[in-house]
Amino acid sequence: MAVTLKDIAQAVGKSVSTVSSALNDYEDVSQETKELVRRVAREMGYMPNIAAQRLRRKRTDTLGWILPTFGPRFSDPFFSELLAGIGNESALNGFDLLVSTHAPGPDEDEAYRRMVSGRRVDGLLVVRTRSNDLRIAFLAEQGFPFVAFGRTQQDFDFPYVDEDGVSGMNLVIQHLIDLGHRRIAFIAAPPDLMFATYRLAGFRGTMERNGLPLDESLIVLGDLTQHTGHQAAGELLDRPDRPTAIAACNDLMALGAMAAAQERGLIVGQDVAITGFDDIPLAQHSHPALTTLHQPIYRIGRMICDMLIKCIRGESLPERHVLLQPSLVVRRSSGG
Amino acid sequence: MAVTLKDIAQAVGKSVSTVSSALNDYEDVSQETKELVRRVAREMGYMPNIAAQRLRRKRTDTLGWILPTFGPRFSDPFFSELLAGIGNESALNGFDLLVSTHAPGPDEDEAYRRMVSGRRVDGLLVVRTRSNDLRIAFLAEQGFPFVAFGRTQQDFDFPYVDEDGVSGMNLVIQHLIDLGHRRIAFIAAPPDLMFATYRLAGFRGTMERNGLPLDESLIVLGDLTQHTGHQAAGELLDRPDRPTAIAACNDLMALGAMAAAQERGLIVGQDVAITGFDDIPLAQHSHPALTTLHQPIYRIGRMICDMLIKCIRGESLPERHVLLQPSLVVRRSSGG
DNA sequence: TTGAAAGCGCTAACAA
DNA sequence: TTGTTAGCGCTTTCAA
Repeated sequence: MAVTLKDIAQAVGKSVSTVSSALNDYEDVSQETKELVRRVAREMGYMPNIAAQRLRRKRTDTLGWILPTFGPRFSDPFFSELLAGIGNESALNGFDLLVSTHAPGPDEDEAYRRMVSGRRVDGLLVVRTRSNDLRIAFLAEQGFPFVAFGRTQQDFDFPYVDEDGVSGMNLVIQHLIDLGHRRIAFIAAPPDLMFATYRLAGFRGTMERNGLPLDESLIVLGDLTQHTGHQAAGELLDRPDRPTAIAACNDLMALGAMAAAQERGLIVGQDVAITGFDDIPLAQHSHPALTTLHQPIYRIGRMICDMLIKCIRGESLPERHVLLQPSLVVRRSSGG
Repeated sequence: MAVTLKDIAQAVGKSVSTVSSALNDYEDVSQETKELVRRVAREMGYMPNIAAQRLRRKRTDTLGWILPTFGPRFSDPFFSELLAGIGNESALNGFDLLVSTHAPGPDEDEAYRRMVSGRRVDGLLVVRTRSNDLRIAFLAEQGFPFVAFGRTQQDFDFPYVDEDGVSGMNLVIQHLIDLGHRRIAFIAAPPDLMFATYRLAGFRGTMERNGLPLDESLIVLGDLTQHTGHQAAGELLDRPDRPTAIAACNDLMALGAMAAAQERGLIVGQDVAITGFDDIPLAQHSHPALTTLHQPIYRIGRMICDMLIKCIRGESLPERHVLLQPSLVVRRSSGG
């Protein structure tokens, strides 16, 4: 059916290995032969059988990414933007991208094992790191190439890119304090997620540094969706001693919180300040536009992908640990 | 390094072919041997080398999906939900999912050619169909298995799932008319996209059936992002003879349109009605909540994936063409 | 019920 | 500069 090296060899009257060498642009083939082979290959519509290449070369030229999905209505603009970055960068380097979806949980490592032991991919991308991350422990133990978006609290070394959630949250909380807010609520995220921990720490630290009392009941837990942001803000705003500002751990929850405030007749940015984190495209086009911390999501996707490819190729990384500083984007929702 | 069939064969004192047959649960191996082989395989941590399997079996057990991404800030909640459906369904059937990103355009078919000719995948998923869709023409011509989300205007047959955009848009426009609206604007999407054409046709048809004049200047083109929804609605609302209702071709643009109205001090659902299409999770948590047409996005992902796997396996499809009826979800943004 | 042998399409060491 | 040979790990006749 499909054209193979053998067919080309026959057509040009050379051996299979010569054809292979010519196509791989090896030194020890005459320029003439190379050109002839390449021309004929193109004419015949040759495409290498990648299964055969993989078997022989013992590499797949494929990257793996296991997306942590939470239930069927998983719909996070953050991830689609990250995917765009990862997809483009891997394509640029001739790598395929194998994506698999899996809810976080105990049988999650099954998915990782499958990727690693089946030699389906040459390396893995890990996102949403957790303080004690079994996926990372597994990969490190196996000596399998991977790059993480996020740090952990395990005490071994691995390559990662992360944003500085502490200083990011510091910027936005300080911004609120400078605007005169004293009672600031925080919509937190599951504490096993590292970035949630950092952002919460940033909140606590900034409050403390400014000598502001920390009312623990003003820290409410969400799950990163607009739904829980909506709920959490509703509860906060229905209290008699309601906060004057609400900082959410991410944009999606902040957007939900804005809706909750508006349903109660409050003017966001005036009666109550609301802030997010991530700067997804929607943040700019909500009403009022959302004050948040900008993360170069697309660029992060490209970075972790690029680092992983370098690891796989055995090249050394210029920076094994990258910590990005999020920048504060002040819009109307904070009243600033 | 890794455990192979040969290692197991050695360990149990049988031949490689017997071990292979045992592991594949063939008839002609004794029960004893099967159990022995399986136990030892598990103990040794055997995982088949899929490159070798693929080379031999001449199939990849992999599905491909080329995501149409538009620029770096590609961030569409619709796609992440679709991905969740596709990912889960393919995993359930033992298929891997190869994802690649590519902007729509002339060199897009390169990406399709790569997937097909390199035999990287057994079948492809095509989304965002266009009226004259070269990707579909190519795949059909190659006789390569694929399932589309959306129809085309080409006159050959292929399996697809689609939503009935005409009747969907009909529902929501009729809803607006029933509320008393006469000057209804429409934020359209690029007309080469089939779904955009259907939705626009639904708008035109409903207006006409109700004997309402169609002011062509009230039809503005967007690109499906909240950004252009924002812009388009801004222009519409700044006109002296501004519309009393704006129907957007999708939710993201509707969300942008709502922000534009609110920036102008208008109360959405009262001073101006705004509607969307898709019912992404954000639609429910915007303020006011968005009147829109519900599509079972996750389920659509599972359906097209399931259909594709059936095609690959040579099973016949119970329904080769599925047309889903979107349901109207009336929320506050339409004032209904 | 089992095993020997062939070969999927490719690469790479080595010989010519 | 080119060709011969071997073999990656697996499946699948076919013969024993």
